[in-house]
Amino acid sequence: MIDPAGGRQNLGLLCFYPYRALEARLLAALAAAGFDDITTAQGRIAARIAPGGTRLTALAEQALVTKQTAGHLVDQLERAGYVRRVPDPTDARARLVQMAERGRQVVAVARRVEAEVEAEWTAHLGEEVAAQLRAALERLREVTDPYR
Amino acid sequence: MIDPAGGRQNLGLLCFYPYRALEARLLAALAAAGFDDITTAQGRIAARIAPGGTRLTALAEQALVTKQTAGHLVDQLERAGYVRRVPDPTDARARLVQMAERGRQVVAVARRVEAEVEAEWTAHLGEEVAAQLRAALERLREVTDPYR
DNA sequence: ACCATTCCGTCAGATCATCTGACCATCGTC
DNA sequence: GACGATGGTCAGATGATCTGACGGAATGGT
Repeated sequence: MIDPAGGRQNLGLLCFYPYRALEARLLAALAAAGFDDITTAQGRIAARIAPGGTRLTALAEQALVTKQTAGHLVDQLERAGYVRRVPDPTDARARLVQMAERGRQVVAVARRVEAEVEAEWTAHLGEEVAAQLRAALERLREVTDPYR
Repeated sequence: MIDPAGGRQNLGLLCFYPYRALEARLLAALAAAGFDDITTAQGRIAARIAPGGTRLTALAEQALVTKQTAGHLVDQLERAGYVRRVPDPTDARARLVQMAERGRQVVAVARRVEAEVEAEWTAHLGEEVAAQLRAALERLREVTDPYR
């Protein structure tokens, strides 16, 4: 976070640039495709919905926000028709957040853009370095992502 | 942003985990050191203050927020004694945001934590892979950071 | 020199994101 | 069946961010 201009930038900040670039690209592409009412916060929650649906609490944990915040964002996503809540058959307290049709359309666009961006990055780095980068990041995730 | 659980995660999202982990560590360490009134948004602005001071507009550009937002955050940092604004001798319209004494103390703590975290990551990955990771991220920055 | 244009920063107001604290219903266990 | 843990919501507060409008200062062309 704190790292003024100086030769060697810290690894964490270096990781931030690609992420931010991807997020900006995604948001722009989605807006261009007519999904112009999505915010980054909503996206970060939506990105964690598993195929069969995911509990609100699980979404909150993975996104590192409180369940209130997650609930708030899911409310918006639901009102906009991207997701729906269905009762969890295994637990009457819980509900599963699932992608609705409109949500699935968004995912399709997002996937395409992600592949596009990744192809650009690979072109810039070269196949080998890109593969090394992916491998290193995957290993780093073991110690930086508490919700694997 | 959109990338539900599935084998291969996209590179951008993989980049996010280390960044988030670092930011959390920094915030916790600063709070423990008595700087418990700093927010991540303030940190992201403060991180871009160059040694001699930086203009508000430049801070806003680099952090990818509007100058209004940057101004708001600098207001808070100034009120809390972390930074100060001085006239820019080369342009009467502009002012330079500089680190104040309290800000420099924060930077010192932050630097220490960053080094600590980076050492942990390097221990997990091994020297060679860590070096590859850094090199790849630095090259990736060429195409993902508009304000180098 | 003068004017138009551009740039730096602020003010005002709105909206979105996020948190803490309190609360209820249900689950699982002893 | 009573009790602590878990899933989720309600209410209220604060923080971060945006758009739009503006005033003062620099800059470049005529």
